[in-house]
Amino acid sequence: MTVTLDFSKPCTHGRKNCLECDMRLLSVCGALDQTELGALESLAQTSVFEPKQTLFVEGDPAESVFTVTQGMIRLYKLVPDGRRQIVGFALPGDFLGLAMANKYGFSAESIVPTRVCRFSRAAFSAFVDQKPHLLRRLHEFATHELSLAQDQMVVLGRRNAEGKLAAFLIGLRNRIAAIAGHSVTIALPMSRQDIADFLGLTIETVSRTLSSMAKDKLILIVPDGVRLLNPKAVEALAEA
Amino acid sequence: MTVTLDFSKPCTHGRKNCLECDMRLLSVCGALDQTELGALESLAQTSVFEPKQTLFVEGDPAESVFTVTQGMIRLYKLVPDGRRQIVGFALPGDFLGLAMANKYGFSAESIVPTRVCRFSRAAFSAFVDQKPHLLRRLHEFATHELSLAQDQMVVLGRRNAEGKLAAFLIGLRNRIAAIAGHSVTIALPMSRQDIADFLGLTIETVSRTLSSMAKDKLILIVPDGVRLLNPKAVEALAEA
DNA sequence: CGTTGAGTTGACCATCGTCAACAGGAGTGG
DNA sequence: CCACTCCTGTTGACGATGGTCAACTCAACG
Repeated sequence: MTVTLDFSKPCTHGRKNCLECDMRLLSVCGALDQTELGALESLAQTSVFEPKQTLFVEGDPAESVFTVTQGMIRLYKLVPDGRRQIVGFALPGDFLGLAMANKYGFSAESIVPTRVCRFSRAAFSAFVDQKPHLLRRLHEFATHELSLAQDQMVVLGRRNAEGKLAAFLIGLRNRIAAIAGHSVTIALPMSRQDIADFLGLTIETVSRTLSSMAKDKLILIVPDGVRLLNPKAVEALAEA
Repeated sequence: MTVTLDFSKPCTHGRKNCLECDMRLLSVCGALDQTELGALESLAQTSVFEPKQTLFVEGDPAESVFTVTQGMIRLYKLVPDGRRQIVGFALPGDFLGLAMANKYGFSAESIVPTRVCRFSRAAFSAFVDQKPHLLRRLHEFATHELSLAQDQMVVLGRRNAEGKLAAFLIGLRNRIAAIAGHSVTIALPMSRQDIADFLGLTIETVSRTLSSMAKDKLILIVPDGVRLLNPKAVEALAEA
């Protein structure tokens, strides 16, 4: 695993090359052989986004679907009163548009410099119709997302602030580890407001709780992230 | 739509007959033609459950998958300290085992007399491998579930007790309406504890909030359910 | 060097959880 | 038939967790 995740690195507009793509085996593309990959590549268009750019908005006609190859994206829903619930963070390897529905079910904004492979939904859908093993892969991704969503329901419904933060940190660490290998330092390119809107808290409670965990020597707060000083203890908090 | 939902009615052990099944078009079976339906029927085994029986437990080897044809099932996860988060209520037409993973991701218990079609996961998986349109249907069900889960994240993370109850009532009403047509009376066969564990509240808060909504003439509390006295107002609460 | 935005910390308060008492219905047994 | 228990649900009193409002620091940026 030579892949590294650097959320601060700007994206290069390099020509797409699916065969050499670092994320291929992690993404839905991993289901395809070399010939199929070539066919899919001809449908793909690389897009890069600066931080805080909108990929799409909830309710908009879903013209494109995406595979993330670099960066991080916040996926969120807004309540009429303006409050926001982040339903997930998309990392490299993740697929946006699993439902292939007519409208997007949430909004998506880049958090850091981000690169995606964009496909026309119609073309991608037609491609999938001819590749049952790709559909199976999409289904696996969808059920994995569903499982993560159900885990997050437990976090939102049955954990206090400290448990929420611990579960968030350990969950993010594990996802990053699956991409780039293990580390005790967890990059947090998203804002405190993003974390709060993911965990059903306020920015102040996130800040206070992280400070409290730092005071207890569980974590060390570093620029754009935290270091786990006592990983076992944080894991225990995340489980309990 | 002649289907009626009666959650108190005991289940008859009638021989399965997929062609005449009321739930066929609502369930994943709706993707199949008559010949395929016959093949699937030969894999199916009808099971009935009394209230409060366990279908399967989180973490158990997933030997079976299910289509619900009658009744209601609570799907839940337990946290080590014994607290419970209900991640969904399965109604007729719903499919359990979408992930077709080795282990169940949550536990399932019947709430009322319940009937399901049970399939061996291995046999069902092999059947799906030969029917891409059935896989597509399963994928649609999975992404629909994912969408419901994301809606529930908003409810859990960003709504107060009254908003949670309103969203729960309207969401359940809409699901029942899709099966059996519209009604202003919403059957609530699950206990207050179930509702609390679904909404991230306590039983007392559920009871108090329903009482308060009744005092405001929004709803009328009836045995095993509520009647919407002011549906528009409750819908507004559910949205806002 | 002033402005802006993110983050932290403190004081106070409201919502919801906890603990407790009570009501009503179902089931059981004398 | 009545007494008893058990279970679910309701209601009240109180308290804790986390939200609100506000002040402050600090880094980035013009």
